[in-house]
Amino acid sequence: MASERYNAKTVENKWQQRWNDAKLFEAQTQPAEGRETYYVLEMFPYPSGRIHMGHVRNYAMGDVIARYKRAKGYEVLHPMGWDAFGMPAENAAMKNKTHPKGWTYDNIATMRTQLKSMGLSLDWSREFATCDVDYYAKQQKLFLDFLDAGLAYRKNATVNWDPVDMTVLANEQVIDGKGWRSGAEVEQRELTQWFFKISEFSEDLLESLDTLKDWPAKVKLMQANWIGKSVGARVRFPFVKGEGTTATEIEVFTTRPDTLYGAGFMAIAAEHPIAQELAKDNQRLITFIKECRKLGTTAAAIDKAEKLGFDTGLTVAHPFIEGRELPVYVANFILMGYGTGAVFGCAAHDQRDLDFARKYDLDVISVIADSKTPEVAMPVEDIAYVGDGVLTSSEFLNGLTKDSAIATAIEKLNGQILDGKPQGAGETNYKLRDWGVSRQRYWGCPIPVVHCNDCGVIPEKEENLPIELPDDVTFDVPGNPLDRHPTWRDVDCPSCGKPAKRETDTMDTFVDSSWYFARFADPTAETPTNVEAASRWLPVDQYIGGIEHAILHLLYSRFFARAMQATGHLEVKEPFKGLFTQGMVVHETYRTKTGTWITPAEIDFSGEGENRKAILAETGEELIIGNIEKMSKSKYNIVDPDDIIATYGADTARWFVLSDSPPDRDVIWSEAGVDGAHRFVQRLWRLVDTVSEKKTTNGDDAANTALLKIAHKALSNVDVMIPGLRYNSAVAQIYTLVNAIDQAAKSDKTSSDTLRHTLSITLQMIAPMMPHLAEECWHVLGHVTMISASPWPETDKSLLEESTITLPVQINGKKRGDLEVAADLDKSGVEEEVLKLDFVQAALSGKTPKKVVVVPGRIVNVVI
RNA sequence: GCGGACAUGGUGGAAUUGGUAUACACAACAGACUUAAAAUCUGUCGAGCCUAGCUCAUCCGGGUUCAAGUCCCGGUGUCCGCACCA
Repeated sequence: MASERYNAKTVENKWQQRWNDAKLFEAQTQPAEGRETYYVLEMFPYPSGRIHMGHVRNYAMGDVIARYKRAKGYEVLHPMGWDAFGMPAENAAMKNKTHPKGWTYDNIATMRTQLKSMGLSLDWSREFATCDVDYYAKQQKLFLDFLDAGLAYRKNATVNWDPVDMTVLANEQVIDGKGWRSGAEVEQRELTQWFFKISEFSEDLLESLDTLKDWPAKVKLMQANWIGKSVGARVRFPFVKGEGTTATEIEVFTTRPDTLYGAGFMAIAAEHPIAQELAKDNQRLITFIKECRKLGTTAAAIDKAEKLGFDTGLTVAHPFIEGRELPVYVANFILMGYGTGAVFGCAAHDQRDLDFARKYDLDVISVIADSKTPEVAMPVEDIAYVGDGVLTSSEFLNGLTKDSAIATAIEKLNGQILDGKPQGAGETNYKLRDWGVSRQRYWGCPIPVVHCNDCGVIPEKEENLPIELPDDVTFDVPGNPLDRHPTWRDVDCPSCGKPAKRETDTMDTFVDSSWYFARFADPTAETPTNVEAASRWLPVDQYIGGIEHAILHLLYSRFFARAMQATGHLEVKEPFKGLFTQGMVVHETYRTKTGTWITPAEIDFSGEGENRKAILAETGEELIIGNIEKMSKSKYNIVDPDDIIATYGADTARWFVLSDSPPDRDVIWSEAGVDGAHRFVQRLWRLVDTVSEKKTTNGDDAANTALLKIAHKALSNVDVMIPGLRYNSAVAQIYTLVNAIDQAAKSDKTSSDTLRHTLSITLQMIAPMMPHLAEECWHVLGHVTMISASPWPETDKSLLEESTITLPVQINGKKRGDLEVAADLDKSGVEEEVLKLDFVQAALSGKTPKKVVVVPGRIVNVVI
């Protein structure tokens, strides 16, 4: 006899122990011949201190796939590790006088215990942290190989300097001109930095997106926009009036060389070298350039801002029109960072150019005509014409469509020689810029090179790896402690042996997370990867994580796979075959009228809809129910997974986050929802108890078959929904089945064997989501094996087939009744039967129907 | 401003991809059990009406179709991304 209530705590501990003892979830390094492998990975966590509900959801989702695929007979790799380098450890070190290393490993210990309490089917034997010397030693080897292959290089660059964190930020880490972590105003500084040549793969990174069939379209679009390919031409415009500059010409990049005859002016960025040169002795221009800098950098902000220009008084010559001069402006809407930082303005066919031209009274020359009236240019007043058509008023381009005009214009420019070089050429540009990886931080992977006064930058010898971080550092002053650590910093040159200095920059933490998935294939390999093992497991079949990594992490990992392929460390170039971006865990927020945030635990609720009220239990004060937001400490809307697991058990927490919303949408955490999930746990437990106590009965065939049909229908549906990560729908199927078994168990019509059998199938479907409960119930039903080691049940297809089916019958598209017919009855047979129905006869009242639409197995529609 | 996604009961959502709209769950309400509560069980639960049934209803307005939550056109709202990308 099972105990009255299900005790999650004891049961969960027991089965976690048994799974661990049986090494059930350790992937075999050498999978059995012919056995298919499946690699499921959730984005590994940063060890910030404690796990939160977002982690619970993320890892529960991955665990369902892992357990399901294991039951399906796959050799499954489901590892866990720690993205352990990064600034929070140093911030904590400065604040609490702890050491980043101690802080990080303490957090890992805490979070490991928390994750283990969730009962995840992880292969803990492969665990590592990116701050483990062994891991970053291998990363240093990769760096040296990239350096050797020309994929890592140094260049002077203006960098985004975060004055609070005292570090350089990637362009991607600057948000609205502020550091993404510190929020401090970012400054521009000139430094020599290490870069990875991600631009080497721009085209491939873009093109290969098409091969990623199991990625969300949204993520692929975001990456494509980020890479930002544009095809066009580079065109040189020689100065006619060029006083005050040493330059002889302005080079522009354009995607529309076809509209060159519509050119009305030139515009250059405020940071353009020519603008800078002219500003040297022009106070008004200096002021204008300062004004440009003040403008926000976001698209939306600049769009609201007025387009401003500064007439330099200089002019350039039009490449095709003899004697035509174009005035040169410095303009606030031109970006130095893209193309050449200069454009030719074609006001008639670009809205921004038109706005600018109207403001400064510049020429607006329309050169595109409707193909039906090729002589008449489209009139342009306040709206630029950007549609299709044929060129007009453009001499040799007249009558050509856009694409052929572009090609013809480029050909002509190519043939016009200016100072010994063609005046223009076709060019493809990408927005994607190389990845700056240098960070002036301590808690990161040291870059393994040495600076020698005589030899320059010398890669560290491989036999000297790892370059270990020194432990004896302090954080009492801002800046990089490695810079003021003489015994670590001062070394002999690996080349000439003379005194030299170690590189004190460390690598961006995105480097650490760009190849960990490959290391998991064999985390003890002497080389960065065991290529054979990596080839067996990679690409990751299902990768799961937040949408916030849609660009940076995923693009960097895709670059790394290519770079590692080029240096012989990997055989695949796409690291993640399937990608799933899960939603967040959100919660309502509550505030008093004075604005104090209140935790949900202190609140009584009443009413519903618009009348719903939140009352502060202690004082009776009515609270303001705020927005539903991502759980955060500052909003007091956090629910700690430890508390939930202590109160309800891990299974209840897992079941709730999996069942309440589609996995890619946000799930709203609610007490009532968790209670509901927990009630189901108890209900299932009682049902298993009831069924296990049943005396042997035979029931009757019809009832037995009816329940079996429901069970196998549910099974066949769940079998589609789990691999599709449609967990909320799978849960609904399970509820329907449990309801049916519950009803059947209340009478003696269904045999005890059928009840046990269908309940066993139910448990197997539940096992990926609530593994402990399923395991315990499985045991109570008398099974001797572990459910976690049992194969997935086969759907009995014969039970899905029906001899008779019920077809809904519509009259003029509205359902008016049902028709029961043999499943294999043909269309004309169905039509004949339908017309015999009373309500159809009544509706027809003697007339013949205009049409009878029969969709076999689906529906009948009688049109009168 | 540009690009993208979404909109279904009091709530989360389902709908076999054009074929019975609202599955499943939460909340609510009523009843049973109980001295009482909790737990559990049984029912009701889109709106309206002339209630064996009918009408309306998937953000709003049109359209295609025998049939539209689903497709097309035009709006509205919410959310996400953005680097004025020449």
